[in-house]
Amino acid sequence: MRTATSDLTTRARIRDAAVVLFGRDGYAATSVRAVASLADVSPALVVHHFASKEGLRLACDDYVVGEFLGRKDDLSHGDAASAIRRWLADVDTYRPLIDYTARMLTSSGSAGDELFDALLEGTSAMVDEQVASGIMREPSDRSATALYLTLYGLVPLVMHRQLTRALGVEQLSAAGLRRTTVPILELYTHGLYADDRFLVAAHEALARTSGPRSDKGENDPNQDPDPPRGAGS
Amino acid sequence: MRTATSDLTTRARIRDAAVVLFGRDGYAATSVRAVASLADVSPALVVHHFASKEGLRLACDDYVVGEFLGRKDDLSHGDAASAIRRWLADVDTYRPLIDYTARMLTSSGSAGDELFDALLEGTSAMVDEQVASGIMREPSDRSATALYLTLYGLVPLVMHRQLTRALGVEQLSAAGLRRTTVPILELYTHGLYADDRFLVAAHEALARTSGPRSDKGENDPNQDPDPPRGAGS
DNA sequence: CCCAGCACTGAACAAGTGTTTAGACTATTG
DNA sequence: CAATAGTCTAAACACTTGTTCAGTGCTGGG
Repeated sequence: MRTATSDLTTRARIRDAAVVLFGRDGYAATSVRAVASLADVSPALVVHHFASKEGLRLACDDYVVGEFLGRKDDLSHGDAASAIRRWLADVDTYRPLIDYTARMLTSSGSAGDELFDALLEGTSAMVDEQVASGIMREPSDRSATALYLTLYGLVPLVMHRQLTRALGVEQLSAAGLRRTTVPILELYTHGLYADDRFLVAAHEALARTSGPRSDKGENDPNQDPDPPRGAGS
Repeated sequence: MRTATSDLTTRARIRDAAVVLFGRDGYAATSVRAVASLADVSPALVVHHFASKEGLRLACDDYVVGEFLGRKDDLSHGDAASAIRRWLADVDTYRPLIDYTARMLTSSGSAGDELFDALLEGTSAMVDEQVASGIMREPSDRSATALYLTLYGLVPLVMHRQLTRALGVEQLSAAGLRRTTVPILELYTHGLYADDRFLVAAHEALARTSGPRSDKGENDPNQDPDPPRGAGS
């Protein structure tokens, strides 16, 4: 079952196998025996190297976060951009890392939290920078804006399945990028709406009261299955 | 361990317990025994009612999708909006459904796919409608735009943990909504960027070649840990 | 009354779980 | 060479898993 990566330390091979299976099937659904067999190794050796299944998970977390944030020595997290570029450059190779990261970000656990915080910090810095240089308009709430930019940026990782299903092709393929780049940039450049009405209505509704008294539908830009606009209640 | 919902069918009580645990801990990490004990019932009764653990999962899927899309009889999926509003109205009550739905959407499985397709269809209809009525500008690619709107709309469900962690409060609380509504509407109203440069660059890059030859950074609006802009390779 | 049908349970099953133990093999070091 | 250390395995451990089975109690219909 071993892949082309047999020139690695046994320990690394086990870790890589675990990343693949944890990422693909989830932690709970993956047995130590399955990891061992994928790494061409006995189950006992897995625990010999990682003490326990949980230890293996921690090692995987550290490894994946390290890969994502650019291997520590590069102290600035700014390099995460290059990691993502590397990853998206050939999805097939990095899919295990992508899947694993997506799982980290959506499930509870300190590793996912740390990763997200690092990404958020990076996005915040970028917002500050782009606002300062005049590329970006000054948002009314920089940190909230940075937060949503980070979240939206992670959508292709976290909702990868639905995205490629709806697109019909891998979003990260040439065809997928050609299809998605412009629409997203349009949103980020001009917005969606033709006028200010929703924004004005929201401002008014929020000014009128400090409570959650705003579900008259005025600041709800659509009657649609999207929770995001957050106008309910 | 039973909650206030003891006036339900035993079968329904078991299903509800399963939704709670599957949603909170995941399917694989939840044992039939745990479900049984939360429902105050013997493990054997669970399989008596649902044939198997997998059968229980299917029943939960059907139930949650039904709740989300508004209980079938209401054939139009348009009612999903009201379901979400109901859910977000008091998070504490509906958190199990929220968590379960988030898991459905991010993991593989036909139920999540069907749900997503229904939501996407609803969003598409809304886009058409709003464009027709002049509320929304005509996007260059309606279906891609609808797709991303749907995905972004689901972020509060799927990335609930990181969102509320970064916000410091429940996003769905009064304080959370006050914090997030305006920034999001700003994005959807004016966009983020002060000018067209990125959009123009992307158009040029895509026109210049049909291949993925565009990672010069020109159409990459930021140097930041966000994969979405999809400029890599 | 009786009995068929139903909801329900305790106990057990085989299979799979994470983990331990004892030991084999190899290489390095004195 | 002998000893030590490290990598690795087969076998077993105690336990949990999903599921089955035999049987109990109850309820409604003849």
